[in-house]
Amino acid sequence: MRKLTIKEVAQEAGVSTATISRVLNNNGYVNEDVKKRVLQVIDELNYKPNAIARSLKQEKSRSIGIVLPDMTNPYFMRMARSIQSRCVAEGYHLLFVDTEESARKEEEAIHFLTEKRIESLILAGTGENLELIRSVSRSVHVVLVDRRLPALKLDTVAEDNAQASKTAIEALIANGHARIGVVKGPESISTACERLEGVLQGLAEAGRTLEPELAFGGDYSRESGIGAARHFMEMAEPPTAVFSLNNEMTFGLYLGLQQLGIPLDRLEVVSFGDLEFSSLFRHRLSVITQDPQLVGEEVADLVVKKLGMNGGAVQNRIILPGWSPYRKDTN
Amino acid sequence: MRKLTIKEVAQEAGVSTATISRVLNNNGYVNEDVKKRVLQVIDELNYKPNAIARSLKQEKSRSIGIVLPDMTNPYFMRMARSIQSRCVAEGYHLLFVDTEESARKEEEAIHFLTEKRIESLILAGTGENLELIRSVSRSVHVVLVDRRLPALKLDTVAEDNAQASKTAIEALIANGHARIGVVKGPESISTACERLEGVLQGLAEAGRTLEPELAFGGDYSRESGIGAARHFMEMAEPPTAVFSLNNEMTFGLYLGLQQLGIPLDRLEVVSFGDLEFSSLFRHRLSVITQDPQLVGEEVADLVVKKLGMNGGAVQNRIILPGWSPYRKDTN
DNA sequence: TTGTAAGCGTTATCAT
DNA sequence: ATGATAACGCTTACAA
Repeated sequence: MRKLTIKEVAQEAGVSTATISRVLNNNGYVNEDVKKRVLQVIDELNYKPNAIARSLKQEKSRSIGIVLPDMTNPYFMRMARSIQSRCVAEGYHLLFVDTEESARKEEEAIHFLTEKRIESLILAGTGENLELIRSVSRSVHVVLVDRRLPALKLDTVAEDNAQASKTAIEALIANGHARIGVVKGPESISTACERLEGVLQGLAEAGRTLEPELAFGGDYSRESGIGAARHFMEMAEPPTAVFSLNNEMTFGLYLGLQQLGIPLDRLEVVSFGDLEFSSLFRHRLSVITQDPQLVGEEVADLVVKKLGMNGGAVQNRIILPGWSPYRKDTN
Repeated sequence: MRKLTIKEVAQEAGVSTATISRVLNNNGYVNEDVKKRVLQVIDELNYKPNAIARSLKQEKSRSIGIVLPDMTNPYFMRMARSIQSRCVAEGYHLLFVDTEESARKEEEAIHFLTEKRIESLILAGTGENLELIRSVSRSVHVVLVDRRLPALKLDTVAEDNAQASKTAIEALIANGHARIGVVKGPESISTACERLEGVLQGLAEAGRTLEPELAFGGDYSRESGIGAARHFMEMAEPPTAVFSLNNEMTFGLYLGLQQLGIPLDRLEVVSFGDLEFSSLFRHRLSVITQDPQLVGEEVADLVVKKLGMNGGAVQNRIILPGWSPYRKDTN
């Protein structure tokens, strides 16, 4: 079924296309009666303006790209939902791409979005594609979210990872743990680095260091959490506490313990990032809580503002994570 | 920074825009040397073709709309990821909208997507907007997913909800439960109806009926699961088993028990739809497992095929859910 | 093998 | 207050 165009509506209503356009966009002068008739014809014919043609003419896509590493992760999707709701209210729409932590997919995504002429790019990146991102940032407004790219001087909304991690380590030390395992993340991702930095600081201030065997190199995936469980629990002297640098790995850690037949409360655990189930079950699990909705609101705010003002100084917004220790009286 | 157009590239390369276009699209004849030079110029200038203009000219948006009720729900997002991956491979991209179960947002979304000239609409609907959807389906290929719209004769990929529910009830009956509570979903959503239907069948075949007080009217939200816990546990004679018709409500059910200070294994529970944590903790919880990835693949398959063939008979694909009973030896 | 030019469906400028 | 018409950036007959 061929789509109607403005021309046919004009013909049917007995006016010019210009008038239809004016009615559609509510601008310019147009007689009330004419307007009424035009609206009626539009309704009768069930005409829908072609947003593609409009975008081309106006040289405005009214679209915003958002590139995320994992769209099955509720953290990112809560963030995305809060961004989407604000952007839609402002007349923009989001083009989502899930990179599944792949630098190649990220690169493809950015090219694709550039061709779609996005007016703004929201990126929680893999840490790669630095040159590409720099180059893109010259023609479209880029906001980094969650993960920084310190090499790049771009608007950023992120959490204070180091501080929160330091607090977590201090708590574990205060609870008397001599051997604390750490499940690290990929070195290319800023949050992983900052979280590790916080760990090292916390240990240093207690006059300690991070023994290499107590630092497991994970990659933010569930599988690497399972690997960490195996690594730690097969040691001659396993740690008594573990700090997992993201929630997926925490989940994996517990899965790993279960596979090994080890009670889940054998370890005291701190997780950077909440798990859906943690409100239900707390096996000596404390959580650094994040606020994806707030992060999303800040991002949307930044985007909408910059889109309106057309530029401005680089902004850096920092969200403070929360701390939710397990309660010893429940499980 | 003004964006480059094909004209400037043509000028720089000393050829016509047509030639550039031919190089870009790899069609028509073009001299190897010329091609090489053009590609070099494109690279040097960092030219990116304008996808909006291309879409307008070709009268093809190469975009597919997908309307989901909850983009923070891993079930839908796993499905979405699997659809996206296939569609991107075929040169299409997805326009996501999250309706948050709101019929009004669904309506807005469909209008918006129509204006964007999507070539296909994938919809897990609220059950409302029937006329709108019928009307849209006359100009764009619609695939319903997860939730049917029996009034509409559209391609559908859904699960066999009734059968799976019946099996679940039979299992509970076999386990000796005399009083089985059911947490229902909204009547406007087909899955909720079909699941309830299965329950009634299962009971009927055992010569039983569903007592009104044992049927709690939920709305697929976590909150309504909490409400169900309260409702059931405050009864003079609470049920000994509960069948929750979706996963969010199951989660809420447990949260409710916890709030009431009732041990989570007081009830035997069956959940339609898995919970992230169920691989870790099983408090007498059996699960009807779904396969969002498979559902997504079927959807993508249908979409890609119909897009290629331009029509064809209405298809109905049914996915069989799995059954994962709790193991009595573990928790 | 390459170039010319029409046109995709709008909006916006300029007349009237 | 309304209408002609020239773009927007690309693709594609058709011509050369």
